[in-house]
Order: sequence, then structure tokens, then C-alpha cells
Amino acid sequence: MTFCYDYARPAVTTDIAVFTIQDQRLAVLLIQRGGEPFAGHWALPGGFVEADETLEACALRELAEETGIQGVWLEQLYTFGNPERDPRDRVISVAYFALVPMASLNPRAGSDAQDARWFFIDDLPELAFDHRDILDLAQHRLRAKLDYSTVAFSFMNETFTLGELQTVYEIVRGETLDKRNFRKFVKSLNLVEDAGATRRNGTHKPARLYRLIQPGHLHYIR
Amino acid sequence: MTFCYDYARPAVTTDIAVFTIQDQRLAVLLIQRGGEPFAGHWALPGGFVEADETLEACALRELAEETGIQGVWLEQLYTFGNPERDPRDRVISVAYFALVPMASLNPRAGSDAQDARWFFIDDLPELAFDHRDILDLAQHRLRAKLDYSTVAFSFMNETFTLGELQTVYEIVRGETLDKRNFRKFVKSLNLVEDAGATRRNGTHKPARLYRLIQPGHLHYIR
DNA sequence: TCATTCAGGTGTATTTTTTACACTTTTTGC
DNA sequence: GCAAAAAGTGTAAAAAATACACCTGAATGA
Repeated sequence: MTFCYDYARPAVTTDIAVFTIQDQRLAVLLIQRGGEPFAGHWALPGGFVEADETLEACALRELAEETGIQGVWLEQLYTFGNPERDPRDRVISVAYFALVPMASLNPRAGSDAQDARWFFIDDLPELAFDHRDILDLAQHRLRAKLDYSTVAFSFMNETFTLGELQTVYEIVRGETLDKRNFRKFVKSLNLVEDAGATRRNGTHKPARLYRLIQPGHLHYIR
Repeated sequence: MTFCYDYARPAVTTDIAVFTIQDQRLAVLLIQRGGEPFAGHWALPGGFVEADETLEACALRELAEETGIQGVWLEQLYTFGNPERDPRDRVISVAYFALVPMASLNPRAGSDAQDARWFFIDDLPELAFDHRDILDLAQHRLRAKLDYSTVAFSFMNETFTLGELQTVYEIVRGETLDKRNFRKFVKSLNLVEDAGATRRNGTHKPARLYRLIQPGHLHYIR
């Protein structure tokens, strides 16, 4: 079956940059492409928008199909429409980004991709298409959003220590923070509560565990 | 001539929300639609992306064709892709927004539109498609950007008084500001210089004129 | 068992930034 | 020449951000 139109139409895809924290470093989920173009190259998960789905539904579906990751929070990042960005055809891509808790999800390769795995953001392979540009913009946006929202909490597991949360801020911002000032900041948000338990992490004092009062809510601060 | 593909493809358009300040109010440029759907309704200028142009080039071209406005600074706002947003066909729209100097541009209707004119943002007619949603988001973004960038300067003519600039901030933010604090803020940016002239505006002391040191540059502050 | 190690946990003083606030100046119109 | 109206100017108080040092509790191994 073919679909015919009076004017040329671009293909429309979504691509998704999923971030997490692994081994104290920022990591992103990539798939290895099975088919042309860029066969064998690593790329962001994503694919073509179907006739009756929203853009966000497309991103969620492709993410699930290609990596097994489900039910994440997505934010639209930017739409990339350079006519040369796909060598074969005119393809416009609506890019999304997502944050998932530290190491909570084990990606598995889906039907459309040979492989799916996490890469450290500062140690990336060569990427297909303009996906490097998309990732750079996503990382930039993530950093900016840290300052005026509670995105960073999306990296946390259900319960977490303030030390872990501080580490996330330090990794994304690329600088160390003062412990006392950071804890003052977190407590002033009034968004976390004592989970009533502690966690032993090594040969030292156990840390108090906290949880979000409204899990899944993104708040704007400042 | 027809164009045929193996899978259904959405049509892709750009829509542009152009803001200005008129009579101490925020205004937006709309066109009156000539053809179906929504014939006779007012809508944002915009149109279909052609095979070999970037999204931004499409927005600039449509803006020029439909309203005669040229060479404005554009920022990508959001991509609207709800399958139901156009009653006839699947249309994905990449929305842009722009700010032009106060009353500097007299829109003229282009070939594709019956009419083009400015509307006050708080006195809009019923709009075609989901253009009201696009405008709401654009206004929200404009307000947010005022806090961390120098977008507001895009509303100014080549030379302007600090009173005019303050009025722009007050209109977009919807609140009055302290004159001395505002002037301190503007001078601390180090982005404007004395234009060496004054302007008489009414039956009172003439105001000193300023100009941007780097016209056309958008700065991020804070 | 006791000394060492290591991240967890806590408060205050200083600096910087933001806010609040009132009067004089210069022009026009009557 | 006087009334009207926006232009222009500085300082003090409040709030926010920053800098900074020591004790705690558990594990380890001498």
C-alpha cells in the first residue's frame, strides 16, 4: 500500500535522550542501529510517528520497543529539521529528553535495534545523524533546568539520601557544592520527607533516607 | 504531480507568533484565513514546510509572504502534534515566536491571507486550529524569558528611553516596577549606551535616549 | 576493645543582592 | 510665572547566598 500527496512531505520521527547516573557519572541510553543508514552506528532511540498517535506517545512507544524502558517522564526538547540531517530522505525529528533513576532500568535490545546500552556522556561513540547535536542540547537543557526546577529528583530512587541527591547536582553541574548549604536548600523546598529509615553504605555512619512527598511531580523553583 | 510513500506521512507546517507593543499593550500579529478549514477565522501566520528549506527558513518565508514582515529574530517555541489539531489531515506544526519593535512594522496582507493585523493579546478573536494554545504558550515563554535574558530589548527601536523599556517590562510582567531599581538593573547589564540625544514626549522633561551596544544580540543574564 | 577511618550530620557570621522609598529637574501649556 | 507631568537620582533595610569547622556513628583491623 502506498500513500500519495499533492506535495512532497517530510517523514517525521521522534528521538529520545534518556539520562541516568551511573558510577557517579552522567550516562545516556543509546541503541545500535541494525539497518541503513548508519548501520552499526550508535544512535538515540526513536522512530517514525504513526498516523494516529501524538508525538509524545510515539516517543514512549519507540522507547519501549527499542529499549524496554516504560513509563518515564518526557519533556519535548527541540525539533530538528535541517534538510540534510538524513542522507536518504527529508526527515524532521522532534527530540525529547527523559531522566530515569540511577541504574534502575536495565535496557534490553528491542526488535528494531541490535543492542541497547548506557554510555557515559563524556565518553560517547560516534553517533548517527545529528544525534550528537541533540545530545549536546539535551545536556545543556538539563543543566539549565537544574537551576529552576526539581528535575534532579527524577534521577532518584523511591528513597534516597541527601548525599546521593547532592552527588547528582554535582555531577550535572560539574562542580562541588557545600554540604550544609545544599541540605539547607533541599529542606527549604519542603518537597522531601524523612522515610524513617537509614542506609549503610560503607564503613561509616549510616545515612538517613528521604522520599518525595509528591512523587512524579516536577516543581518550578525560584 | 503527486508524491507517494510506503507509509502515511503527516504534513508539517510552521506557525509564528509575532509580538509587539502597541498603545501600552502587548499585541500579536494575526492573519485572516482565506480558505478552508476555518475560512474567515483569524490565525497565526504560517504554512507548509517545503522540501529543501529549514524549519526556520520556512517560518521566515511564510511570515514575509503573509504579512510582509522580514528579517525578524525567531525562536523555536514548541512542536504541536496532536492528531486532531487539523480536522482534515494530520498536520504537525513547529511553532516559533518573534518580537518586533513597537509599531515599527505595518503588516500588509499577503497572497495567502485575506488580511493581516495586530490584535491585543487580551482581546483576541476566536482563533483557527489550536492557535490559541500556541499563543498561550508563547506568552508564557516570553514572560519567563524576560527573567533570564534580554528579549525585552527586541521590542525596542534603535534608540529608546529607559522609561519606554521599563514600560515593556511592566506590560509583559503585568506589574509596575520601581523606577530607580529598574534603572539600576538596566545599567548593571552594561548593554546600553547613551545615544547622546534626548526626546521630547509631552509636556514634561525630555528623556535621554539610549541604544544597544551590540544590536541584535540576545544575552542571558543571572 | 580501642583507635582509626569515613561519610553523615549540624549552625552561625559575613557578604552580596534585592527591595523599599522621596524629592529635585526640566520642559510645555495656560 | 505657575501648574502639570515624566525624567532623573542615592541610601538604608531586609533578604538571600555564601563561607566555614567540628562532632557523630558505624565498621575495620591492630
